[in-house]
Amino acid sequence: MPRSFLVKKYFTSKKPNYSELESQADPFSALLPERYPLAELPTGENAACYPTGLVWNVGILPALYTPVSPSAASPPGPLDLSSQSSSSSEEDEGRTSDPPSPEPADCFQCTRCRKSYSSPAALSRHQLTCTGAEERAMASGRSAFHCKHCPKEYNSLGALKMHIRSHTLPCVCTTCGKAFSRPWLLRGHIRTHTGERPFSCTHCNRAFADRSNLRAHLQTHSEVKKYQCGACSRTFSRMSLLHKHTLTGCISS
DNA sequence: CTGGGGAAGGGGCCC
DNA sequence: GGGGCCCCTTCCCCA
Repeated sequence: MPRSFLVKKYFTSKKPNYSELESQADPFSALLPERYPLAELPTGENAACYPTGLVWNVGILPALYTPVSPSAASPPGPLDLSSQSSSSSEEDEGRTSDPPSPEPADCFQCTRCRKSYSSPAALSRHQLTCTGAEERAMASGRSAFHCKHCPKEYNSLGALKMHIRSHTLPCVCTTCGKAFSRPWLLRGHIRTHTGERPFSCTHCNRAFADRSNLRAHLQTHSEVKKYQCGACSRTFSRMSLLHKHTLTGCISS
């Protein structure tokens, strides 16, 4: 899954170069016609609520499911999750209840979960968040848990709570104010301030602040690299290099 | 242009 | 259930 899917990146100091992505034809569009309509995610200060995926109380469903075009329900604007109100505490999250099965006369059916709706707009709104996972989870005896900040869904409340931390960012660096989802991420960040590098390479004594970066570094000492091109058998120390190679450099593909 | 380093994100697993 | 840790992945920057 591309990281562009993760809204958090928008307010970090480092920003991916999305202009490149946006300028390219999306190769997955044809394959995934029902992918999430990212451009229609709520992005303003009201982004704390993602309408159709965040219905915790079945009793308010009729009000929430009055026909509204997806674009009208998702005003454009920069996403500012840091401005979320206190009502978006982790206690708010819960089990998503999709709209109950509508009347038999409804003839607009979701191809994923087979729920029917009385209008194309209602179906379209439902499909903003429906991936069919809830139905699969229900069929397996478990329930689906949807994030209210993004279309992600999980099979356990614990997993959802863990994910929601990536939106609420409760761990704040006292030095620079940068916020992180987990304490150990913050600790890793603090090393960038202190210069601490607890992970040393046994080959060259070079030290790293991050174990994964040491692991990647160790690949540079390896005769046989971990990632191999299936077309030309050339090996690379990093998957990202292999990807770059297959996309642009491999003459055998 | 390529490869490597730095920083950061996520899910999964274990305690 | 929450915290900590591990592993993997991604992105940016630079030599």
